[in-house]
Amino acid sequence: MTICGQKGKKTTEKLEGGKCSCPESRMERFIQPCLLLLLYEYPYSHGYNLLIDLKDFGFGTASDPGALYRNLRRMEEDGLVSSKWETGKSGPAKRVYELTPEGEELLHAWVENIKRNKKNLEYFLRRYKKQF
Amino acid sequence: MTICGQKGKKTTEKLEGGKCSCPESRMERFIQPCLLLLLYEYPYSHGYNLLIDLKDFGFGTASDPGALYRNLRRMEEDGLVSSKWETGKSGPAKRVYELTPEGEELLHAWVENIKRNKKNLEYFLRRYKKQF
DNA sequence: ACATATATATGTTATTAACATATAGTTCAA
DNA sequence: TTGAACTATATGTTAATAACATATATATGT
Repeated sequence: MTICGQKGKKTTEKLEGGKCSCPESRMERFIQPCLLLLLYEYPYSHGYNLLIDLKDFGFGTASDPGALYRNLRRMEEDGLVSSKWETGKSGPAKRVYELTPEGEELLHAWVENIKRNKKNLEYFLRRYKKQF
Repeated sequence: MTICGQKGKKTTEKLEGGKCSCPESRMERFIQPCLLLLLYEYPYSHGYNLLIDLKDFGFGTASDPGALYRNLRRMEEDGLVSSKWETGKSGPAKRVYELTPEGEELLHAWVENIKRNKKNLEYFLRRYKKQF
């Protein structure tokens, strides 16, 4: 999709404070396997915690709550997770999420795709190193 | 974007011939650094050859000529490559492409991003391995 | 003569991250 | 006491582009 903080600009114009000009792209829909894995590791996590944990996977200090909650909803619609409101606690209402068997299955399938992608990136870097 | 051959379907419905159900996603806009590297390695390549060479990077047997030519046009608009029609040859008219200094510069910038992505995928796989 | 390969290209659609904005309950600092 | 910050959840809108579809033209092979 668009590049972080660079919407509507040419690739070569996308500079800010002398920072790296390359697109801040990541593997498409990488948020989904990350959420699946996080929910495997920590069942009954709630959204805000998942938002924080996503930083471990490179989602950056400005993880987007819109993307997170929309993905969680879609994953629930697809039967990959289930959720319920946590009761009896003080503070803002919390919704906790749990992986389903289908979600666990998809996690394993994602891993195969991630392995392929890793290989492709490694191959790219090998060819690049041959030149520079 | 959408998943290869699975437009308009839920993730969990996206099965075909018992194949892997996971999304065939790749790093966003990965075609660009691949084209930049290919043009560094082989200056004056033409589109159709680049289409074939992209398979090395995981773009699959059905690399999309639409995506290729559109990306080449945008890269030329952005000053990353330049092109001219090859003359004096028989057969369909060929357009050959050449990297510009700006394009080479962006190639190096892309490499940093690709390294970060590789690290994130590796981190994900390490955490996954801890569980399974 | 027709199919396939070699070449280039545009139109359209689906998807979703980025960006924007909103509400609400608590805690903490001034 | 008040306001900011943190903790929580969520929807609306836009930009970008890969996927999908389709097209034209020149050669070669059967």
